[in-house]
Amino acid sequence: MLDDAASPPDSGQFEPLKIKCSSCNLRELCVPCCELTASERKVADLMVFNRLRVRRSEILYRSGDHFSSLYAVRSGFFKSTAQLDNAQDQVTRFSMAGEVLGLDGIGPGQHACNTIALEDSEVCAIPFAKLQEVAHAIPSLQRHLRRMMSREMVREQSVMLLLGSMNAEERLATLLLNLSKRLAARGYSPSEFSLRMTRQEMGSYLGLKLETVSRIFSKFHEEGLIDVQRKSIRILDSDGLARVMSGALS
Amino acid sequence: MLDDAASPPDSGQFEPLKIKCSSCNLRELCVPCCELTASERKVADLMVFNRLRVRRSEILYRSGDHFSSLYAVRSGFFKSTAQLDNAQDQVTRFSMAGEVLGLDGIGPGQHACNTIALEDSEVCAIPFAKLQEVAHAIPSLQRHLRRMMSREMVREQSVMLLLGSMNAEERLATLLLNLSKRLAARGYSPSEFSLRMTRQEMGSYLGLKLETVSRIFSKFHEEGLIDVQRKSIRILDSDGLARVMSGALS
DNA sequence: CGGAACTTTGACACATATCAAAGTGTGTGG
DNA sequence: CCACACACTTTGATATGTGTCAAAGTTCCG
Repeated sequence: MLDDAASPPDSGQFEPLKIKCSSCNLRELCVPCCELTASERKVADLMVFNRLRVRRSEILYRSGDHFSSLYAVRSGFFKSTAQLDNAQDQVTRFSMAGEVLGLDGIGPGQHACNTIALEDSEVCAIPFAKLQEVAHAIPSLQRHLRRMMSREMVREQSVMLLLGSMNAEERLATLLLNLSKRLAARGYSPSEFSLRMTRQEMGSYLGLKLETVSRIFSKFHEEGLIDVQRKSIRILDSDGLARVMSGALS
Repeated sequence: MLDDAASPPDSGQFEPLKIKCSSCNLRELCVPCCELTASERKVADLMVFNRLRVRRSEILYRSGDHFSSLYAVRSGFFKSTAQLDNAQDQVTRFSMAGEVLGLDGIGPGQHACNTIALEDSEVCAIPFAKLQEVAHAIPSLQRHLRRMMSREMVREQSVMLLLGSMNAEERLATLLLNLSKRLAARGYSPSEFSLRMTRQEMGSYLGLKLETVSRIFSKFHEEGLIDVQRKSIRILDSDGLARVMSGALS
């Protein structure tokens, strides 16, 4: 149901809709079609989404911008950054296809972070007013929206734990395994992928300096846990990384 | 409107209802009465809350417990802790009167952290199923619920910034000023209050060891920023603390 | 009154930051 | 297509902030 306007309008028919849904990569936002009644589907199809291209290093939205839409990442890779008062930016998340951006703007009515494409990307802008309206008619969508927000709170909590109680190696191992897992869930190789962000951006996210990140990449390499060459990485021993992550004193 | 069941039922009358609202300390949860229509008020009064006493060091809920209610703190002080896999607990927040607990359980259907009273406290349990039902009839309540969740996401983000980019002094100054501000908003003195948590718990929240917290208290004391004696603290120079917080190289 | 929990302070260790320099890609304009 | 500049990465030497370990002091509570 939450495919974008570019798809042909198939409202009311079950089969085509099902296909739309299963071919849609917006798994974070999508309420499984089987949960919707026919009439709900009709309402859902009233939503119109704008597909946007965002080129590498372009800004999707800035902190303070008026909030009007959520953004579902269709393809590409983003970083979000926030700043506390006069301090410099800190990366607060990396987002990939199928994830939803902008939830933190719902309350304040303006975005609470900057979001920037790290590679050429495509998003669907989901007008929030319309979404809200439709959600009112579809309880399962309402529930889903809440669930997404709640999941985001839990995600942020786990970053707090990472920053508050892990050492540098544990942090980097956690990030690598997290990326790996998310890529795998999207059908990509969990063991071989390209890092879209710089060492500096990883460091910012992990609360480390770029040199430290670099050194630990080298260390993991020496220990045979990964193959790494600049942006391209290959996980050789994910169990080993998992042990590092959970503080195994190797 | 979101006062608890102990208050006399005044549904339908404007004046008494207004008083209930203004005398209610649950500012986080409360939708200002003026925003509600008469019929909405009637629906809202269908909600029944259970007031609970929670004694010092008692657990309000545990991570993994089935989620069925939000909890509005009526009085007292709580800490929430979470753990990542096999690591030990980390404090993820402190909560005081007027704040709402349990939002992170909405998605997963079970609580994502432990919440423990740090002093004898009182909460209202708000059955979430009922709240959801009522919210469906009252758009402004729906909006309010979302706003609370979004605000919580922003709060967690600011903790991420604290943990990711501040040094120990900046962190402690931030915590003290934050507590001060929240107390002030509740009508208490912003400059003189009692710390309900131990050095260890502050350290856990701030990503520091208890000895470090203690040393920085001593340092702030020497510098004339605060008076501190164990749990009782007095802020002497909040501007000075604010300068420390924002990284002024004193 | 005694013991436990908490706090403070000191000495020292260590992880990570900082500073510096060289190396490696990458994109752009001539 | 080459050359140049720039952004990014790696590695080393050193500095420093915070952790660790230890011990004594204080308060609280049974």
